[in-house]
Amino acid sequence: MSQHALLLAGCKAWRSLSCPRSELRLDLTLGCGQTFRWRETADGHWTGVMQGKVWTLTQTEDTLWYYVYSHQINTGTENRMKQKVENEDQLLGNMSKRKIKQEEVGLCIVMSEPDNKEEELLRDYFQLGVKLGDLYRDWSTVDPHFKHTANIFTGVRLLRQDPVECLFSFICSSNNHISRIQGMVDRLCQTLGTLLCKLDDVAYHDFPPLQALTDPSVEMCLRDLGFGYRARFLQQSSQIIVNSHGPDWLQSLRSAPYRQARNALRTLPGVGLKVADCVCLMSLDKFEALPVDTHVWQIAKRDYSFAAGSSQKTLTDRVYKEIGDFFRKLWGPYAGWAHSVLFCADLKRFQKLKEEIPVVKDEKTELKKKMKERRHDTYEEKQSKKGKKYQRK
DNA sequence: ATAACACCTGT
DNA sequence: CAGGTGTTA
Repeated sequence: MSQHALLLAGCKAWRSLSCPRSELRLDLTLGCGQTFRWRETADGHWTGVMQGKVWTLTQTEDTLWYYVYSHQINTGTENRMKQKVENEDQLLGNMSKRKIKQEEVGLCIVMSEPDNKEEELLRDYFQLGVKLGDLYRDWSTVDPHFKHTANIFTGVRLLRQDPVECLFSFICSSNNHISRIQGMVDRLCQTLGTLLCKLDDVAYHDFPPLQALTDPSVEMCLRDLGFGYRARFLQQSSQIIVNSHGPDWLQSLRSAPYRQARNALRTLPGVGLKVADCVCLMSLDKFEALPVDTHVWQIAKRDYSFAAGSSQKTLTDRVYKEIGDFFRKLWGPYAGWAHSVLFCADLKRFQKLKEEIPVVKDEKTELKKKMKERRHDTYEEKQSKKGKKYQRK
């Protein structure tokens, strides 16, 4: 019997909240590279760590189901390796039909007490207060290309992630692709994070606290784990935050204006424009932040006839700014959210979703024509038109 | 201010 | 050659 919870297995400990698939698609939202902590552990079932708890999530047409595993709180740092070994022993014991005791560390047996706090955590994490359907409708009226891809890629929403996890994960992202970043973040948590529980031989660790990364020995440790030159960035950045700003500094940037927060992040080693924008958008509530990488650059050129800087070989700061401004003008204050939809739709792993509805050549050229005609028709202008309507009453 | 180049590692 | 940053012309 699987230790990972399965909805179809009829376990009563599942809880749910109302949430249509049009507002949230777990596969797209958790697999598009904004978080590196979730895995599809069974068909449509996603297991990961959030807010110091291990969760399994799945969904039906109008419902989001969640299961929270209980675990022993374990704050010690020095005994972790020892515990890890003990846990392996326990698991072996488990497999040889030894009776599992509830108090054994690292095994998930008892459900936590039901309460609505966990639902609140989920609502906050998925930002369910943001009405994605309304946003899709707005973006579709100003952007025919968005409208086209939005038909297939519904429910792509931004997570409200922990700023520490977000920052240190994205420092790892330079010159890198999603699957390798996942592996690196995995090893980081496994080595320096608290063990929360173990399911089917898979260990789930919390993301390490800032204080676990500040020691100078961390750099060599991470180099051994295959972090390369990024190892120093992680150690240095954590040290600067703790020593010069204070442990709550990152969190406090949530109440700072976008540009101010981004500039603050940029002072950290390993944090350039792109990483800073990722952290702003994905953990600091800055929804106009729009991370531009070579991939987004390709999208701008291919789907929006974006010409500026096309002679450049690399993505310069100038082109970075222009692409961001272009999309912010087109999509408005939630431009970062719209960007993530197109980014997701362009990932190789999701290309098969498009196969059902092949785009004929005529339709493609038709779309481009529309784009050119409406080049001036931006989000802002659309909003002001709406305003006029209201004024007339 | 703007644009190449080294940096780690995997593919 | 990569979903990038820091350094240096």
